[in-house]
Amino acid sequence: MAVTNGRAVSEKTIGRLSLYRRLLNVLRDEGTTSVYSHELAALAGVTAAQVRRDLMGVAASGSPSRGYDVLGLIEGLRVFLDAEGGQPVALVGVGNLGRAILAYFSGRRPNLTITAAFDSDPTKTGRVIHGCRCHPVGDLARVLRDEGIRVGILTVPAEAAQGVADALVRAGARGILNFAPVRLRVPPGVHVEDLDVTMVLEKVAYFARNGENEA
Amino acid sequence: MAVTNGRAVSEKTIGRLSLYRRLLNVLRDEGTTSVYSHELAALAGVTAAQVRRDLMGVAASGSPSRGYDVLGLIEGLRVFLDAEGGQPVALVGVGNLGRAILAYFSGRRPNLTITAAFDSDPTKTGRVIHGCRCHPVGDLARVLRDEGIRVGILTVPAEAAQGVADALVRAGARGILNFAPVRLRVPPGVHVEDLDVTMVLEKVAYFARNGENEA
DNA sequence: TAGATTGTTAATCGATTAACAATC
DNA sequence: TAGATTGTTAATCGATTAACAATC
Repeated sequence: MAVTNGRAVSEKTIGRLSLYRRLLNVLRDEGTTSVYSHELAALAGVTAAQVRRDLMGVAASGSPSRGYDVLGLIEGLRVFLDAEGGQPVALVGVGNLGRAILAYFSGRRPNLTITAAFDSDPTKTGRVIHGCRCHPVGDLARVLRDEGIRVGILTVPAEAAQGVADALVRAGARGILNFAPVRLRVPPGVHVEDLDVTMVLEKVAYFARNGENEA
Repeated sequence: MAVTNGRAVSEKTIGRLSLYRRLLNVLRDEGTTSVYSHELAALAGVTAAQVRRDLMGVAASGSPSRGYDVLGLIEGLRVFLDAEGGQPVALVGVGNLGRAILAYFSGRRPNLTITAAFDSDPTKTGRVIHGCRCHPVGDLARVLRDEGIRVGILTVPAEAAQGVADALVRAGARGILNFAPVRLRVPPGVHVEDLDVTMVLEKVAYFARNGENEA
């Protein structure tokens, strides 16, 4: 649980705010200027009360007659979710998955940019891959310090993950997005988010077979 | 919430069972024959009570003196999590991410195999990519029927996602792992799991900046 | 005004944890 | 036996939803 501006914001709420922003960007591009909580809720697949509650966390407020101002909400979410002046990100492990993520983020998010990639393979280092320079892992500490990077994406094999995570934390990282199928041990204050494709696919396969009881 | 053998199993529990299995495989490979709930809990990053509660769902039981039998637990989890005779999976969208996922699963999981890939680009179809045949999307219904596929992975651009999801559902899919940054609308009984890399990275970046209060 | 929506508190719900008798 | 662990229920905790006065 994080506390911002004296208000507690849960992890799930942050995820939903990120989703609302994307939906609002679509509405803005379509020329929509205002939106009611129940409209945003329908798009996000949540309840209207959930939306209103979540939006209490960001500064922007709505009006009973016109709902929420789309541009105001986008701005409020920007202030809440984005770092001032952008936030650089490092990616370690330029294999199949690493390259796919570099390609995906290349030039897409001006605020959240992968500015440095790392690999142990000398045939990959020294090159620019999908617009991102690839350094040898030995340069991790220096590059993170020089570029002020506090967030790392881990796309290395399971065996290497804990070692790289330790190196990232020593180099000052405070957040790690981990694709390796291992539980990382990190000191308090470092936030780890696991994105384990196999585990999620097993879950989907299970429910595809065993069905679900809708509430 | 799914009900199996008369026992309700939450989505989160399925995810943890999948994690336990991976940890148990490592223990087995190390030659460990039995494990206590608190040992497994430490590896998984959960409480011992949580482990015991989760394991109640699978058939295998433990003994107060020796804990749980590693092989027995792995077998119990196999029966619970895996489909008899394996479960084929389809992947739609052979771009950077799609190829990375094909490479990742290629030959790794005998029980959960991506047996068919689909793309709309004629330069990609008709070929075998990372051991998986790539079909034109027009063949979706036929191939899913012929191969008995009920699970699909969506790695297409956001604009195409809903259309492909509809086609998957019409072709009999009951589970979808969605990488596209949109909320899919599917009929009841179809399980969708969203794996939105941007959203998760935004979350990590947020907590890397704003810190966390450990409970 | 009447009707609908916002902001916010109280009630509900579900999942996690604590507790403990039974067991080895 | 004494000590530790399992299996399981009861208590706790946190997040979601319902409700409603204030507002437009």
